[in-house]
Amino acid sequence: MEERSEQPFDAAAWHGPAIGLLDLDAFFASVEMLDHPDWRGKPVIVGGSPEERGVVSTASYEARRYGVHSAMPSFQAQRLCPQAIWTHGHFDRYREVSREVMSFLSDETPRVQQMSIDEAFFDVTPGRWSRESPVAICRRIQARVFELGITCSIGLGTSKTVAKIASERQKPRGLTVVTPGTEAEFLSPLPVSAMSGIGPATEKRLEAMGVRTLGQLAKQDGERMERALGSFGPTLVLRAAGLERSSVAMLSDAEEPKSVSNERTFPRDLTTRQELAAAIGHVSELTGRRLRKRGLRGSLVTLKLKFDRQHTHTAQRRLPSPSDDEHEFGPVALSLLDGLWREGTPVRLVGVGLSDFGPQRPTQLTLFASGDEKGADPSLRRLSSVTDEVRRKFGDDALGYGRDLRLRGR
DNA sequence: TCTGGGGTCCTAGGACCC
DNA sequence: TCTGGGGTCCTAGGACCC
Repeated sequence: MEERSEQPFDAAAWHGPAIGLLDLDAFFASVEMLDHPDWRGKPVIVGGSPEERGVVSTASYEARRYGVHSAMPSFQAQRLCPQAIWTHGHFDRYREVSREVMSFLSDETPRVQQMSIDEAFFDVTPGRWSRESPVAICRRIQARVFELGITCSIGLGTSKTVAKIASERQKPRGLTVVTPGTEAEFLSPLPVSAMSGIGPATEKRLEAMGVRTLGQLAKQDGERMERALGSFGPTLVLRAAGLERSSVAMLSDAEEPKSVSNERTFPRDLTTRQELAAAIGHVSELTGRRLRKRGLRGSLVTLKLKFDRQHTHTAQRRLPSPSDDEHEFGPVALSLLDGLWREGTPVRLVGVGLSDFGPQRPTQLTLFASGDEKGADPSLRRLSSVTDEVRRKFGDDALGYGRDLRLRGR
């Protein structure tokens, strides 16, 4: 079942779909070590600093030996591994390396479904695009990634669920193959939390029903699960049994985003209206920039405030017409403040998002606004694109509205 | 010193319409 | 005089993923 030996795998012996999941090992940290040769072999942590209430995004394997892991609060990571090298990360560079890796997958099959910057499913079912053994294809992909100076782990099986779980069995640089017919044997002893889609809340509910392993979940009655867990319940049962048949999407049908947002946690809580207004203005500007970069205009504005670990509230308001300009949607976000916040309550996080993009209109080049447009002052709209342009040329820190300077950390 | 930021999807209650 | 039930949309919150 789990392949560890070097036995070659004959394509003819593979029955059914062959789906792989590639996962780049400690991706952000690995790219940093590639770009900073003197960091190799040392504990490297990518994430927010302890002073700014950050968390660990990625820890190198050297740092993991000290107990540091993703999502750990940075102050805790620093205590466990004081000698670690810290960096906030270089996302453009990660995207560049990611694109290259994804191109290796596209060289093998047209069916590549990217799940995140460091993860993708790919379909290498024998006979569909090549007669080669799926295992040989996975080895070739791993070798090409290695040539870039980083490593990846791959899980291979007859379904996405199996491939995903398999990819996590041997890291880093693992290739875990679950051969057709051995799915149940592979899945059944694993805890339900091993399956993507089952988080802490669902795990607890299943536990209360006496369901702890995927083998037990696979035997559950679909209707009982639907009553207990909602519409997702029956799907979970199928997936736990290794019977899921969802296919890998084509590279071309990349989906349109449904929302665009920015949020910031501040080094210290905000308590005054003035501070909150400045924060909403700043975060709105970040969201506006991202919208314009992607050519999206949204109609629904969401303001999000986080008061403490447990308490987050959101409020929404619809714009008269879709917008990508913070001078239009920023004041609307600010207008939602009073519904969520009482003067004096400390706020640790402020977020502003836009959604409901609908069918995007072609970029209008006309000087005359059409009748239904009660947009912002045209001079403000021009200001937004001018500042975007300055940032493209001189970098993100070149400009800032005066009222935001106080909140711009570091 | 005390858990980030970017998303997606689902659910439940209320409003509204027929 | 009184009011069912289904569909749809909106809103807020929660679970989950990387």
